[in-house]
Amino acid sequence: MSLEVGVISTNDAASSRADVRNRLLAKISEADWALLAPHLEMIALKERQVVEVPNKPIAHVYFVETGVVSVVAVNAEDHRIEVGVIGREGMTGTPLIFGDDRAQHSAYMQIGGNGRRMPAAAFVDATKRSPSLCALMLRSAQAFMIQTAHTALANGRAKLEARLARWLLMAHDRLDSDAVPLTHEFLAVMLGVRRAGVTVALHSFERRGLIATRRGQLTLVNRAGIEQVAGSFYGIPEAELKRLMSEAV
Amino acid sequence: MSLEVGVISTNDAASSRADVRNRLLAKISEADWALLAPHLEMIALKERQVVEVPNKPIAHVYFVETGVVSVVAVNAEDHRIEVGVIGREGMTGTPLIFGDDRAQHSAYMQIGGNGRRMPAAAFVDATKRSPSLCALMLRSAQAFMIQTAHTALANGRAKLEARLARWLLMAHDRLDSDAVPLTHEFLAVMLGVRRAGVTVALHSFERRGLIATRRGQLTLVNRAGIEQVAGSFYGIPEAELKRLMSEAV
DNA sequence: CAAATCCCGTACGTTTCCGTACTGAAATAA
DNA sequence: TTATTTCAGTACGGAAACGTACGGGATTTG
Repeated sequence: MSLEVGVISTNDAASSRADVRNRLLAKISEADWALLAPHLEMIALKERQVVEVPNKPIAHVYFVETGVVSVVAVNAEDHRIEVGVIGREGMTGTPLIFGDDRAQHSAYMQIGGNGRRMPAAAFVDATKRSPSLCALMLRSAQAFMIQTAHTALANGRAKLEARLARWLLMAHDRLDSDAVPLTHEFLAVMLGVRRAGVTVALHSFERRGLIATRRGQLTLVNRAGIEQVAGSFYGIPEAELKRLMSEAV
Repeated sequence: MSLEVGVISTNDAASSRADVRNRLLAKISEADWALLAPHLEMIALKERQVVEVPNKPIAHVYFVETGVVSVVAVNAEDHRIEVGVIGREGMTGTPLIFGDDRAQHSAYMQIGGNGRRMPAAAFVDATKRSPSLCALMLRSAQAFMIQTAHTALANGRAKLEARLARWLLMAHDRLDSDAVPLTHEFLAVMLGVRRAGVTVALHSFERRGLIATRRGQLTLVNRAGIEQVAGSFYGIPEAELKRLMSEAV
């Protein structure tokens, strides 16, 4: 049993910046890249792989390249709900940016993929050395905050179908294909609703020609139609992310 | 018509630190206080007074001393819901800490009071000069983030009564009295539910001896009982705030 | 290949909350 | 004081989603 399970390669000359698909890593300056690169390692991110555990120290920061992370808030009675997703546009470990060393929420790969990671301490050190790096990470954290706020809005005001559509769109934005490899059960957990409710809603989507389904997988067929179902519950965090990332130095 | 409506006094020798009731301002070092003090002014914060407007530049940072600010997310179809409250433990204008100049959400005084404010530019300047000040503000922002995440959880999983109880507790934490001067209508807007639903729920609380009600006001009578109704949907953000503020330098 | 498991479709009674709306009482304005 | 507005109490049918559960087909495991 190796601690290095999943590590594809450590970062060396062979792994050039041209290969970087994470948007944050792609955006930073050469100088900031030089600060991070020695600590980065490519890593496979298998579905259900745990990335952060509530109230536990954060070991690594993950820059997702493919796949989707679910960030799930949990309370004492084990009620849980997804408060945000992270894909190649972002990173895990935002509490580190705020000077905290612990995770508040549960975080795990909802859709498998791969990415790069680095030890938390090295990340914190780098942000302290480079104000420009720190600034970018703060913007990324803010984008995630906005996403969480709109999740709160959707949870409180949107119907199941709209929330489900919103989730599919957010996943689709972060995937390279139209296929979303997930069971109804996991969609239900994320949305905090019954599995059966998801099944019925997806069925309705399928009848309307919005998606196609297979066991353990669904495929977006008519994205515009899904956007219509989500209505205005989808879009603002995405627009804000774009703005924040384009404005950034 | 004066722009200075509401200003009680500018900060001068007469307004010493001993008078500061905002917990953030109370916590900062003498050096950081010296950085902020020249720009701070005491200000009355009347109920419904608007503090931030979505997509508009943030003019001032408000350090609340008494009263409660509601931060409300709004989307294109004008669906809205409260994503967090701010009282004497915090400040408005968190986007500034992240390097943004605009507000994402609507923010206004839900319960009137007073506080201190300073121009956004002066605040940003101060955080750039003082790493310790910046660090504290980041922790404050993180505490607010945690609150928003748990609002998302409550919105998705808790029943109306539990959410209402949670809100009353959060307000109570930020007030000096047991009286909460609010109409059912406003509680309903914040929770994103019907006004009539709030009326019925409050009625039930009253019958159980948890609160007393008057037109436009309710009074907490049995806080422990209300905590029981809120269950585990209340508490985590409060504990995390405490931890973050006690750990801070 | 058989057995066990996982996943999905479906169903039904029940709870929660909505949309709407009418009323009277309390507070405020004229 | 009177008129107006605001606020709270209540009601009713209906929609949405719940908890629960059963069965059958797909997939994985032994």
